[in-house]
Amino acid sequence: MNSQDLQSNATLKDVAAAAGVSLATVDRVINGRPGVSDKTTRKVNDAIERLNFHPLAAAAELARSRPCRFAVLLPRGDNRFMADIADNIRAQAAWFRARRIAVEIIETNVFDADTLAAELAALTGRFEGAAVVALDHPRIRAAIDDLVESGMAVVTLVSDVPSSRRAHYVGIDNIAAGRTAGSLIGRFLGGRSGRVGVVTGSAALRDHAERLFGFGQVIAEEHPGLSLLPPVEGRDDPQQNRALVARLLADAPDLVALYNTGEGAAGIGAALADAGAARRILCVGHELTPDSRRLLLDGTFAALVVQDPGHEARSMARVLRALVSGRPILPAQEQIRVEVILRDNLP
Amino acid sequence: MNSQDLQSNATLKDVAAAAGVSLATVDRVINGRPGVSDKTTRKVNDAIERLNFHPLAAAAELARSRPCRFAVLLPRGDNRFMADIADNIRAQAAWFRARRIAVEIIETNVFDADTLAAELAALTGRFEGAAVVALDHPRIRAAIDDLVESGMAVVTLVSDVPSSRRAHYVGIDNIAAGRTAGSLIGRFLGGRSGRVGVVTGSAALRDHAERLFGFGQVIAEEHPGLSLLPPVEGRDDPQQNRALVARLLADAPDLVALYNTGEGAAGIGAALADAGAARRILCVGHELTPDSRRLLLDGTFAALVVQDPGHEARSMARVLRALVSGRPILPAQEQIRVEVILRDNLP
DNA sequence: AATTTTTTGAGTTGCGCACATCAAAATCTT
DNA sequence: AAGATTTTGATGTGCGCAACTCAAAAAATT
Repeated sequence: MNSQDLQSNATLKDVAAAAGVSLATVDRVINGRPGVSDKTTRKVNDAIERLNFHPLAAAAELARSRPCRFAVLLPRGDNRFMADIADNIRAQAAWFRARRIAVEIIETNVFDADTLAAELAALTGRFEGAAVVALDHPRIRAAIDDLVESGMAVVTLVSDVPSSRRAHYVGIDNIAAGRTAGSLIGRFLGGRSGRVGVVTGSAALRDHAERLFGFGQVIAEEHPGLSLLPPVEGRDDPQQNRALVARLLADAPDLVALYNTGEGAAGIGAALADAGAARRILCVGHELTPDSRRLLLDGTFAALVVQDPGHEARSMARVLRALVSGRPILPAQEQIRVEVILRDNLP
Repeated sequence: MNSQDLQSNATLKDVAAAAGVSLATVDRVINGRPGVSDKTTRKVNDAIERLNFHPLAAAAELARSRPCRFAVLLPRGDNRFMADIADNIRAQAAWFRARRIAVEIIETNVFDADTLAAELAALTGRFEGAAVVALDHPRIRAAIDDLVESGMAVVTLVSDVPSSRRAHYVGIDNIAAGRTAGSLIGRFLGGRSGRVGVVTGSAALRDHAERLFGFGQVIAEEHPGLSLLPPVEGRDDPQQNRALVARLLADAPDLVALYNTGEGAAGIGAALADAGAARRILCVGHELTPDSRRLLLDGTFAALVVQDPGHEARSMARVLRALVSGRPILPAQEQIRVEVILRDNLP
């Protein structure tokens, strides 16, 4: 029937009184400060349990009030998804300000390891936490480890560097995302056979590479009638994608589907329209942008596999804050899901 | 390059000094208390703007500290999805306690309008807010309106009562969910034609009815080769579903797909297995439960259209709290998404 | 028994705001 | 000009905890 009416609302003072000790001693026990005998510690913990004491979040926060300066390193350029993340961060400005969190968005050339490593090194001392969209590269790994060593809370964003000592990864499982795209294409084709073209941003990006891997897995395992053409790299640029897809269409007459691991959907849509092949070639891509939304609505793309940039922006802030103030993270809340968007469940 | 380094950290006192007025006056302006001339109000607002002042959330919360007793009315019974919501609420117990939020979960017979209306009426005075999984029925609407009238913050959960004066609906767009299921079935069938069976919990539930509506829309509009059999009602009970599906399979030899608008997937799986028709008949259902997860993994179900009960539990709490303390709601964060789960992106 | 070390008490201060109250000043009425 | 009214100031209290200091008491050591 009920759930937790035992709403005690006991305060530290009550605990001190119940344990027969002073406030200072309770404080020592709770915050793990030294100089309390085992016996007294037990007495205090008993009282805490008995009174069902839990520190009031607002009061603790007010009293502690550590500085929270966070840096967010995003790729420079006209990547729409990254711009969405930045926008979502800015949209939370009020939330940040009310908690005295200062977020600085730093745009940089993420693709160049030296530049990124230097940018990371420059954060030391200026920030308590950092979120990085990072290349998976030994130099970057080292730079991240240095930051962690210096006491900074570091999380990776969107694309992970699993071998580093980053405290957390805010993003989706990209292998699962690739697999999902593969299953959608395979099942939407309903057993038809033919060739599948793959357009990717860059094989050097871990997230793209992982998607490709997952995609290939599913096609090979579950849809033997389909064969993958070698991936073409368009650097997420619509112009390049357009040219690449035009060539694909010309070279492979039995092309039945296209998978785009990254951005630049507009280029693909344009090439298909040019060839009069839109809606005949099944297309699946990633991320919701104005372009991909349009192409989903007009039927050029059958589905999009996406991650929620708003959720990622919020999750990043929550995780960094928890790390800085030494509080627990709720894993369920911070898991970013691989979402499938059809025309019908477009948010 | 940057974003908001203008981290002012100005306090109320600073604003008072800058505006050349007293703390009391600033307080009157900020909290909309009466008795301040237009001229002074302007001076204060100017100072606030100039100093980029924003009240510190923790301090405001600590000082305000209103009681927050919330009731959550869930259907009694062995509905797994509702149990998930309850579990997610309990899992947040620590979060609630730290904010002095007392949540009482009340299980009741949601299907009986009189019982539910009485239960709702009984909340008056005992709670500051309530979340209700409600039947869309005139008596319920009236009961909700009475609660709102009495000053309680009321939100609907999972199934909406749009005509009522509830402040917010925490749940998905069920028409979109039904459409999504329809599109998945239509596209996965890849142009094949035949009959589609529909198993529903109860036509009296608004969420089920809306899903059915959306589903029918898409099939009729976009997949003319498919025709819907009349929906059968199994009350979300696996046993009943098993019997109903067994009969469907016997009666309609050209059955190509099954859509389950509610729970009881296990019964459908069992009937299909009995008939040796699993994986031959395309199945799509809703909500992720241990049963549906198993059936998704073994291929009996091709996809699930779900809503995240954890997100809903958290959203409910955030929304009610914001309503009670008169703070703004972030719509983007509170929108519950219609998610598609395949075997590959199972969380 | 004298000394050192460990443990505990008592208290203060500050965090930034909400919400009072009462009196003083300014403005408006008649 | 006297009174009524509106506007502002001054001041305080409380919210619950963190993080200190300094001294006193208890326990362990020599």
